[in-house]
Amino acid sequence: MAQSDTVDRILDAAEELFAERGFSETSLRMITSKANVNLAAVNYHFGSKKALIHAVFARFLSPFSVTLETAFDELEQRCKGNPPTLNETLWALTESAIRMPQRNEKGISIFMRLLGLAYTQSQGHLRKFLEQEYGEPFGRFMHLLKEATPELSAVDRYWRIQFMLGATAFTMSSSDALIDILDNKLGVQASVQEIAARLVPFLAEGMKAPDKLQGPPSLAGTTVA
Amino acid sequence: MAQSDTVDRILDAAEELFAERGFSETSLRMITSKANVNLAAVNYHFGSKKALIHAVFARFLSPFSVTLETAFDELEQRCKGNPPTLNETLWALTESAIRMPQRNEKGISIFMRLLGLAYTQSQGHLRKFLEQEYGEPFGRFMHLLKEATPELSAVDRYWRIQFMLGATAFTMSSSDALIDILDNKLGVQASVQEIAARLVPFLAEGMKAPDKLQGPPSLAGTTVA
DNA sequence: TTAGCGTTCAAACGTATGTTTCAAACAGAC
DNA sequence: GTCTGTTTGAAACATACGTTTGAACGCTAA
Repeated sequence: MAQSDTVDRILDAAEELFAERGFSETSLRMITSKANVNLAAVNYHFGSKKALIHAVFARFLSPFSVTLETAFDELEQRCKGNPPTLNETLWALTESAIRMPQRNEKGISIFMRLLGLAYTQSQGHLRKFLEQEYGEPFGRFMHLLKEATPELSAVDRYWRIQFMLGATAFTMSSSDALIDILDNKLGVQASVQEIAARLVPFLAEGMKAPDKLQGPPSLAGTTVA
Repeated sequence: MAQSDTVDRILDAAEELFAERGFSETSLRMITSKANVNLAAVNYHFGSKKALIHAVFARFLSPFSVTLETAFDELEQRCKGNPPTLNETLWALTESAIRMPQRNEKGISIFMRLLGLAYTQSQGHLRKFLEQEYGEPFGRFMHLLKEATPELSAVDRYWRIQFMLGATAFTMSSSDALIDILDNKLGVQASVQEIAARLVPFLAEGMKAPDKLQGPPSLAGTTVA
């Protein structure tokens, strides 16, 4: 009881602080005082700050990757033979993320924000850790995307996947702030689930855009090589 | 000669280091030793590290906002009366960014990467600074977008603009790395200009996606409220 | 009871940070 | 050539960081 309580309190506090301030901007002292825990506890239980960051990610990424693999299994099984469509693939991922058992109501947005930070904050050790631990489900998602968009050239698909990742990581990582702004400006309440529901069609349409480069419309709408 | 040389060397070094490492992760000592300048010079010329960050942004954002206003002026003038189309609006922004006079060949990607960092790293002072100094051209862009997509509800437009910003900021901020990866994987050379040419149609199509929320395809492709 | 073990605690460690100091070097005007 | 305001230089400042230490604590088994 004593142990796991301290460990979890540290993880909870770290997760929240990392999500709202970033890694370098969050000190161990902030974490331990928020968790009502002694400073030395972090190094005792985790070894170092880097290892704590890894533990924070592992705590939600490990169950998520299991959920995701299952979702992909079901998806491939459901449409025996033919590869899943783009919409189905995107939704498999989205649902896995949304339906994850959450520790609290902010769970999903913290989850997303941390993923976004992992991309943008260039913490080399984190990138290595994530690739090593969770490279497989990611590679599988990429493969599904490839089969779902056979009409795209490899180069086009490559860039459009980056665009999708960007739109998702960026929006989700600021989801809380964006939801607040929307409420202030238009008086509309939104949820992470709703953002996802709006994001998927946006991505799918962008993905299926005509496969050619466009020049600026000032050149009479011609297409350029 | 002496003054402006030191100031510019500091700005050059800071710009590059900020872009590749982030703000908190870049110390004044890294900057001054890269710039071959005394440590005290930063506080002497700029006053503080925060002010240096602002100066780095101002140096490329000020000319850019002028270029952008001009581009919007020309655009509105060209199509008297009718509001510019979505493609035209996006291209006006894109061309302004691409055609900016660059200090060196890495200029455009540093520019983009810094903009991305400004969004993701939650440096409160930076956000305030940018809103205060450059809120006007941004607001004008938003207004053009609104007129170019009258069929969208305000809520839909809001979210899709975030998606566009995300795809752009995210991709462009890692453009160098992504170009390298593409070269390694597929042996294809790319440029920032080409990324932009691929990004615009992706964004435009996503923006024009059917204006309704979609449920997961597991629910037989029905649409949900 | 006592010995052992995992855990917590206050305090200190060494290092790196942003910032300040003040003397020396420099420039241009008279 | 000398003076004046500006810019650089080496050093130190105070503070915050991640990490380590060693003593105290609470529990379980002998």
